Amino acid sequence: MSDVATPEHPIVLPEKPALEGLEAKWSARWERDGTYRFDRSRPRAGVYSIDTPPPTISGSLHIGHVFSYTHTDVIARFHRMCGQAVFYPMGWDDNGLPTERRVQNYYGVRCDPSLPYDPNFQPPDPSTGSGSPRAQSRGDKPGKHTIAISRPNFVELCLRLTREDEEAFERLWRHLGLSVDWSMTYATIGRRAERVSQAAFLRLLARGIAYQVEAPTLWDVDFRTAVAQAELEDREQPGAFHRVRFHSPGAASIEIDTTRPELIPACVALVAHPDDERYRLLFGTEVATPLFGVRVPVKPHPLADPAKGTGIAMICTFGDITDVTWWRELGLPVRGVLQPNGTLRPVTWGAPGWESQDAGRAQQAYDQLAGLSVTRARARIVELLRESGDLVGEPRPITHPVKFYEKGERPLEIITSRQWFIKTMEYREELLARGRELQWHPEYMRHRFENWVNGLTGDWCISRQRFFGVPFPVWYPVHADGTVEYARPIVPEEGRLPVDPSTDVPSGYLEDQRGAPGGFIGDPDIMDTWATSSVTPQIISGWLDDEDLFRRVFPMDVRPQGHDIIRTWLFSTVLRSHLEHGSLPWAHAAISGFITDPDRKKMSKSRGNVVTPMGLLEEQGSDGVRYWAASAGPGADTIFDPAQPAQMRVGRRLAIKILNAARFALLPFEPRGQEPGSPPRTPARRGEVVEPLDRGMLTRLSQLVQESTEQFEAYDYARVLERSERFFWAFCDDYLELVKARRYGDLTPQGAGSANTAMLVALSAMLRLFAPFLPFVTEEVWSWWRTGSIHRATWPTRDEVLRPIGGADRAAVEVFTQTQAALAEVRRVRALAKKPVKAVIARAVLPRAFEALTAAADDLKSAVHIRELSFADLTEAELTFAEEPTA
RNA sequence: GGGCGGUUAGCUCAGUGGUAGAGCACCGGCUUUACACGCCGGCUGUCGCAGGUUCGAGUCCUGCACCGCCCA
Repeated sequence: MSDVATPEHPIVLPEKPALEGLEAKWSARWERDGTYRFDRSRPRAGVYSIDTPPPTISGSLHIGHVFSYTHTDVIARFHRMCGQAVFYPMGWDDNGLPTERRVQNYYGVRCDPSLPYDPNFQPPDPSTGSGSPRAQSRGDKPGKHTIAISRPNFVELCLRLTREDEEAFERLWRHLGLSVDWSMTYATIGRRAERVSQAAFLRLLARGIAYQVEAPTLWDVDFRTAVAQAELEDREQPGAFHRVRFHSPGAASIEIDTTRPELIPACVALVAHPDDERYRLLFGTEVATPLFGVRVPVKPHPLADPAKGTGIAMICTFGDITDVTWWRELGLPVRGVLQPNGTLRPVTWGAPGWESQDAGRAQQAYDQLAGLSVTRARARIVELLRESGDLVGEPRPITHPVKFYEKGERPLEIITSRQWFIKTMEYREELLARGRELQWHPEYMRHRFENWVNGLTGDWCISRQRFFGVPFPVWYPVHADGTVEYARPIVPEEGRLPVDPSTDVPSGYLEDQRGAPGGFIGDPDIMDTWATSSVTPQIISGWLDDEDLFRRVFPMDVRPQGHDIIRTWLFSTVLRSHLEHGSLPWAHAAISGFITDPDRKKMSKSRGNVVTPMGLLEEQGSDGVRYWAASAGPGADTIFDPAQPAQMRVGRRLAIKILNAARFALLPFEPRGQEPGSPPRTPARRGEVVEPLDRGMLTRLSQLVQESTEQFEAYDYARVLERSERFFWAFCDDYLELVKARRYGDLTPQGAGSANTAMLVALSAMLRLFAPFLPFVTEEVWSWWRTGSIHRATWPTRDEVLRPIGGADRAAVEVFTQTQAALAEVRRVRALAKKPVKAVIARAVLPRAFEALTAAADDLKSAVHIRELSFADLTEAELTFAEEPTA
């Protein structure tokens, strides 16, 4: 008999088991017992470490969170049961713009990094002034009545506001049953995250991999910050082609098509394809821009598309990314007109860099544009071009894709500014190799990574002109004449980190030298949120500060995440680990799909189709919702349809079934009844598993266990659940019905002992198969007859299930299969004959195909009340019903 | 325009070259002593379309259509 199937204490069964209350009962017990504490004494080989995605804390909780975090937890629980010490921390992503905007609106403050920290600062009452709901709906632009505060004060407010969000998430996660070690939590703007982000940055700076440069950068004019390629999205926008005439001294005028006529003053060249016969003779000559009379060269470049417009285009600094490419490759000058706020800056025509054939006319035209937004300037310049006769025909409306910051409302501009970058372009091949080294689940998600890496157009811009985030830990010397020496940043020692250069002082300087000639000035920028998120493995693994922990958990085993952030989070994390450690950050990437509404649209706050999960969890039970989530395999998007609650109830039914089937299996088999008020029941009598039906069932179960283990190891948890459920349901409806009479002792004592042992062996193994998916109900049932948590029990093995029968019994499997099939056949014929379940069958003749069931004939006869059973050459069963109506 | 995934019962989805499956929904039956939050049975198919490979294709190959996602 197997020790994993022996009751370890007197069995205590509830009269009417129920799911209600299991979440509260067991999550409290797990916390008390430290069931999910990480055992950091284990060597790396005995550890399974998870780089948990920190949920965006200022976003809304929704059913999609429950979905993907369940996948991770299921995997974690499997590995824990396999005996590994599971390193499963939880983080909160409070870094970045969403939090920043909320704090600005909620408290009516704005950040001014030049201000000193005020330790006595009290935020304004959120219920008054610009903290009112009306102000909150106004968006990001700081209002007139906001209070300016220092960056550290601002960060304090951010942390204060996110604390309650963290608590809501933690309550949800505990209720859902995530087996997180809650003693290990972190926030992406906590001290630890800042320290690691800054140290990792300084190391890249020292190696020349992080650098700063004054360069054209994608720029959001509302947020007034640089953004990275990964944060772009294309949106179809209405626009118009304007045909504009440039003037050529000798030849006829040249016509170009442009969607951005307001950038004509920023034009630095015209460009056509080198093979384009129409413009070949013009290459090397100069033409004059309309209105402004600036002489610009005509250049050849293969990126010019002869089929687009007139085949010749103007290059401006800068209208789009192609302009940047042309500007760089053709060595053109900069003539920038856009300011960070999206308006045209003042220009003195005739000054160096702004030479014109007619400076007075240029100035007169430009003065009507200066200070206008891009949109208004465009409208105005169209009028000017029309008046001057340089507009050919009328603008032709089109719809075209325009680049936006994913959180932005106006098209991105390209503005030259000083920004920090991390080199990526020169590591493209190495990153592709890392992508091949990483084990993806599902495998095809690798293509997303490769597409992205192959499509990179520049290094990663990591500086943002925002406030809530990790500051760049650098200062710059200020010369005696007041100019700033950006090329020689002053860096702190690693031991000092984290620092905030807006309040901390570099070594060798005093605070009163801040901003003074001969003194220093802090870098005002913060890091891109992904610059911190990309080092979550280092943050949680103790890098720099706990080398012992780091050796035990890094490189980590798995990164679970959604496929929508492969290009951002996964990519940047691979990059940082490659640069810092020369390794992958983790061996596996487990990619979850996302939740869609019934129209297959991605669930998101902006679409308004978000469903909050707590009510659903309470209604269906956490196990039921987890079942639904775990039914979707890696990468599979899943529809959530509130109008179809029945689809959610499947898991709940399974959980209830487990309660009841377990109760049946654990009921004493002799005597049948039990007097009320009697002492606790003693363990059921056990016997050797000799009956072929029992032996066949256990052999089949052993196969299931073996397959499940392999599938789990391949991250195919959904299949484990599906197969286990199918087996379990057949176990209940067929096997338990077949052995019911025998296990109650209606046949022989040996038969009863055989059935009871087999049932407990099966129950033990099946509970453990289900434990990763349905942690609450399995723990509840486990507690009826076993000590300790099922989540610390060992994962079932094939050998363990086979031990009570001395090895696989293939002949018995045939008996089991045929008995099941015969049971179905008898039930079918009986139902078609409209006979009740209790009807006594005086004589049953079955097709010879079922003859293998003879070894279990008594079980079949007792289950469907057959008196006399025989076989003949038939295609279907022939049943003769007895006179008496019921058994 | 490129890449990836999908298209199987009314719905949601499994399906590993060998007789098309499950759950839900629907219809009929059953107080059955683990479970009526249950049980038994039934109905439901041009496996997107067209070719090809094969003794045999939902499955492998080619092309196409449509849906979704990612990128340009």
